[in-house]
Amino acid sequence: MKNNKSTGEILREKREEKGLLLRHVSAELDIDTAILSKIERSERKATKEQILKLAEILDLDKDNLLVQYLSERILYEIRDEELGSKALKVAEQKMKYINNQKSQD
Amino acid sequence: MKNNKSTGEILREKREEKGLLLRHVSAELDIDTAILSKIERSERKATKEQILKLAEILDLDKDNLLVQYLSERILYEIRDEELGSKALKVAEQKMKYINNQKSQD
DNA sequence: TTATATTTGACCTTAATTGTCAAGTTAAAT
DNA sequence: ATTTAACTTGACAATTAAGGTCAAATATAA
Repeated sequence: MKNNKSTGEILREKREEKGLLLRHVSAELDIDTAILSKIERSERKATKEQILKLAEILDLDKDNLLVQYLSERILYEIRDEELGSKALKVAEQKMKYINNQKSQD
Repeated sequence: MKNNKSTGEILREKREEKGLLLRHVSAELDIDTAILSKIERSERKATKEQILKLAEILDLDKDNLLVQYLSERILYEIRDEELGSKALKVAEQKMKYINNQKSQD
């Protein structure tokens, strides 16, 4: 399947591919290396702004990275919820409904 | 379609159906009427605990109410995100993948 | 009108998120 | 084996967001 890599893994792989150090990238993000280290190991969440900046720094597709990131936030929202899966489906239904409404004005 | 009513609307309808006042229900929840009023008008989110207690007080199906509630939290997470819809789909894929992994140990 | 129910908004408290810093590991290179 | 640079860890501080109170303003209904 696709989408099996976490945002953190994507970021680390690409950073190493480019031969950049935590120090280099975290300086551009204006945060401590500790945080970037944690983000790459999925121990912390990045902010949306950091994700967008990381896409630039590492030449990653912005939309793709953002979708990965947002999907992780969604899953985080329903962590340890037994009904998470159902909730996701209902959320999609609602979303479709809302989008329909919008396209009808 | 189903699922077109917000959690707040569900709560208000059922409360009025039962002839209960904000005062009665909010007392049981141990919060001010102001908050319950806002929850019913979707101006504030309830906590998970409040949702569960509300299901009891109002004789609503717990799982149903919780799913409604969680789906709203999910949608809130991606409010004003253009890529929200894609993120939702990816979240579902990831969820399936995770569930597969779990059933294989 | 007067009483009761609900709503609104200003403000406070608590909890979660995001961050720093310094000390601890790990790994590579002599 | 020792040094050096990169990364990781955990305690804690700052900031932002969530959840709450209260009192005054609006409905609603008798």
